[in-house]
Amino acid sequence: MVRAKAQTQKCCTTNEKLSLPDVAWAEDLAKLTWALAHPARVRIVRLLLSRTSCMCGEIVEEMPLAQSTVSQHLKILKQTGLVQGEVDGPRVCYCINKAAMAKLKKLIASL
Amino acid sequence: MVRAKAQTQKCCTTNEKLSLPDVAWAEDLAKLTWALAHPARVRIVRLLLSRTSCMCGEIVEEMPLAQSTVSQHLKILKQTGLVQGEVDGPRVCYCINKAAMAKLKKLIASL
DNA sequence: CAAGCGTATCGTAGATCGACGATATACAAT
DNA sequence: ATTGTATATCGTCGATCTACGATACGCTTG
Repeated sequence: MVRAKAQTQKCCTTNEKLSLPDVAWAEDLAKLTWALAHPARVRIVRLLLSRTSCMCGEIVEEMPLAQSTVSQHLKILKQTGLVQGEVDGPRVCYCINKAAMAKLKKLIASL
Repeated sequence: MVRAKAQTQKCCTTNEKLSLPDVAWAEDLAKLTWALAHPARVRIVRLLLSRTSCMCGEIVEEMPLAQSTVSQHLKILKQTGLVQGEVDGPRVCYCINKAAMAKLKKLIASL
């Protein structure tokens, strides 16, 4: 997602430009917003928020997508930290990571 | 971005599932978050927020990207409505669309 | 009109996304 | 041990993203 390939063009030629914290901040926010940048993932997050927790199978039933596709979206949500999943016997129980959600909200609100 | 291809799997088999407003809501939010789903676009938005307005050339100078690439990112931001650009003689002056930003913040806050 | 500047668009190439079916894995129950 | 259920991963395919240079467009100035 982030290439960060070294460019020929100079950057930071003056103090006002591109302070490194800003770059990191931007990457942070971009990562979180990217997690929500697909309707299916937004819907999964909403579903989890409405239930405090949810079996994977229930999510699949709610979505007009194949099980493998839902699993992929869940993987992305886990990678970004917005969602946590814990194994419960043969099933997996997913829930929102409230800290990550709070971080997203904070970053957006401070825009 | 959204394919919405008809699936073989049934949806909305019960009342609780996938109410259409929710789907539209999810697509709305996904579209807005997708606009911010790249660090370069986050930085452009931050830059514009810090200045009330900005010439395109200034943006290009701040970013370690080619002019054409920045122009593409600006096009995406314009498409989603987060940013507006108006021609000012030979230049283009970009600014944040406050209404769209407010909508994004509201949607995220109401998650 | 010509030249120059600022911006947008085109064309292209490589990487990633998003979807699926098929298959592997992990656990529970028989 | 075998079977069945729930979930994750693999492999693949087409579409889209992201980057660039080259070029086209629009406006201003000489």
